[in-house]
Amino acid sequence: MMQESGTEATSNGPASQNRAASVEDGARNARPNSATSVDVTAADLIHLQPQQALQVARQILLQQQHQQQQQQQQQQQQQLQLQQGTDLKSPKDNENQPSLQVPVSVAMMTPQVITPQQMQQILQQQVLSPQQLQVLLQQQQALMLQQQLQEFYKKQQEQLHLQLLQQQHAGKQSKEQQQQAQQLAFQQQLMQVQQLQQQHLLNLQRQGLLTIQPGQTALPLHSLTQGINPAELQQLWKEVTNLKEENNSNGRRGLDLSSPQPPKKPLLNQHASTNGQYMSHSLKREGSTLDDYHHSHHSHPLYGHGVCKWPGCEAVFEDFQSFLKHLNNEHALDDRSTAQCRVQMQVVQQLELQLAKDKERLQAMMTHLHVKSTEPKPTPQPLNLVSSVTLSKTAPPEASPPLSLPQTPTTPTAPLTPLSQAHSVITPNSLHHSVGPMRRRYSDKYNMPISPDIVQNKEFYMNAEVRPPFTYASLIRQGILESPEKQLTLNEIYNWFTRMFAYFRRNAATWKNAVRHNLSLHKCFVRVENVKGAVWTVDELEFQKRRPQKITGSPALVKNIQTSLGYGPALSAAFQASMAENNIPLYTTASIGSPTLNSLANAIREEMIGAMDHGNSNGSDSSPGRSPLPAMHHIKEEPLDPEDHEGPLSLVTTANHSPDFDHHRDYDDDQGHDDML
DNA sequence: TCTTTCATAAACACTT
DNA sequence: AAAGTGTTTATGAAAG
Repeated sequence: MMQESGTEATSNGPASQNRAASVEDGARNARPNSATSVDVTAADLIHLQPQQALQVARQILLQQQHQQQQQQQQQQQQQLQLQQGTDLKSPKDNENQPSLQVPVSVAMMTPQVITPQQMQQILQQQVLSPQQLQVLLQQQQALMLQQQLQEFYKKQQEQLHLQLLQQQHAGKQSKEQQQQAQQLAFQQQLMQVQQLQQQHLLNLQRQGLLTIQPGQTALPLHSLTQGINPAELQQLWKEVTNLKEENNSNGRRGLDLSSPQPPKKPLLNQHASTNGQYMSHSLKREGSTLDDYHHSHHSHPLYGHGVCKWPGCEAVFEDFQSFLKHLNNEHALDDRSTAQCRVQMQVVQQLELQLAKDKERLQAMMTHLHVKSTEPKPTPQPLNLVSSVTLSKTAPPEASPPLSLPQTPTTPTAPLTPLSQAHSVITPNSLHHSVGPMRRRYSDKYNMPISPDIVQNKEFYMNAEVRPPFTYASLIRQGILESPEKQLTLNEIYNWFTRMFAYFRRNAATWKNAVRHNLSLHKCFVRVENVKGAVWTVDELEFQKRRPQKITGSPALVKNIQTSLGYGPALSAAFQASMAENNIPLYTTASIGSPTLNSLANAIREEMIGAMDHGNSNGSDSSPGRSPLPAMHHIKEEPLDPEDHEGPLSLVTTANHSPDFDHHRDYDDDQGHDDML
């Protein structure tokens, strides 16, 4: 029935463009994050001299570092380096970030530790060279350590006072006893501090998972970080530093080591401890030094089975001590280590972001459903793999077989979720085979422009030749709604299709015909004469009319989902699994994003949706057919005009987009995609 | 089984 | 005249 051969020829033009455009979400991701920033604009940053910032920070630190002579030495050296070298990194990243603050200024004002934000900014802008960063980090750490210690002491004193008072009250203890008590308390506190430091160290070390060869720090980093924004980095920093700040501010008695959050807290001391150089003498005295700690605990993250786990190291050690020595000698604070840490931070950040996005999406979906839908039906069914984990409770999806994603050979990671996004309710039916024609319609009653995070799915479809599970009508609508003016010319619609879906980069004649057919056939698409020709708009009323399916579902279902599901465990589990799976892919395919993750997330969504569908069977109109997909939600993002901008760009990017690209290229390509996946 | 919805193909008209 | 744009008809599949 379908002769594709002919079509391909005709279709060429558009396809190519798309592919170029296809990728890239990285850029977008960056934008959003910028939120953290504060007042200063990128321009301001640019004006500032990186060195200034460093110096300021350094000075502050120095003032407080009297006690740490060893550190000073290092710092001095570093300082020299900094001063001499003008940094390498230009603030190019600023472009993406709307507003930034200048850390320097802040730092100057407050003679204290640089705030997390400031640090973040610095990181973000990459104004500083790795060396500079190192210095900064060191300084900060030292500072924080000091602060912590001071706080400790204060606390301790306070406690002692209290004790004394109490004792006096009792009137039985002698001064000596009191002193002893004090000493004890002090010691305890010290130990706590040490432990904290250890934790910090551990965390830090843990972060250095990626291996980077000394000489190539810059490149690798770059590659790794492609998909990561500075903003993300900032966040990471923030998180790390925040903890610490909390400790400081709270001054809670002793930074309790007990708290199970080791990773986040103190970054600072980690270095110190690891390197051993920073350790304050006082601490050491105690006897319980890091080493001891390690010995007793054996839990050094960088040491396992007698092997140094530092990225790329793998040195073997008979005992922990030698390992520590090695750690301090070989993995001391230097450019490489710093770079590795940075990379790891970015990686972590990226993962966290991903998780956050999906959580957000889920939240939005649930919220949306909750509001709109009303009867969800809880049908408990087995979900797919993911589901089992995640949704288990609630959602009863439709169950498809074990989720597996798509079994499609071609697309390993099939997104199951295409629909997810749509805030509009999704109506997915089953999605099991993504590829096939499944038609699911979403009931979008509301035409909201899609949800935000569809991005992920978007990426998936942009790169995988998987047919989106939405109908042409839905897709067209989506494309139109995504445009700034909510109207597109036919050609723009074509471009949108090719840009957003790898699948439509082939057989152009076929799907273009379908698009035209749909535009003409459905009343919801209104043709408007325009200056440059005619544009197509969407008549939402009509659109909704056609598919009345709303989720009639049971609110209950939704509710259940919300509550029980709450994505907590489920998501995390899924993510973990996915992460484990993709390790590599994740990093390697920056542009693509992590399919697995997406797929997982998608799967989850799907399930939810599926469940709903089932539950609401009534609502949706699912119809038969095979459709390309129902809603397009996912696409949304910023794409707007295919032609004009493509926001994203991919590496390949197309920048081009002349209106005509159709002519030139086509997409034939299968190949391109194959590669990706 | 009938109906609906959608995909696909294709003919045809009109415009650029 | 060719290509693009729109419209319309036909056919088949899937699903309710």
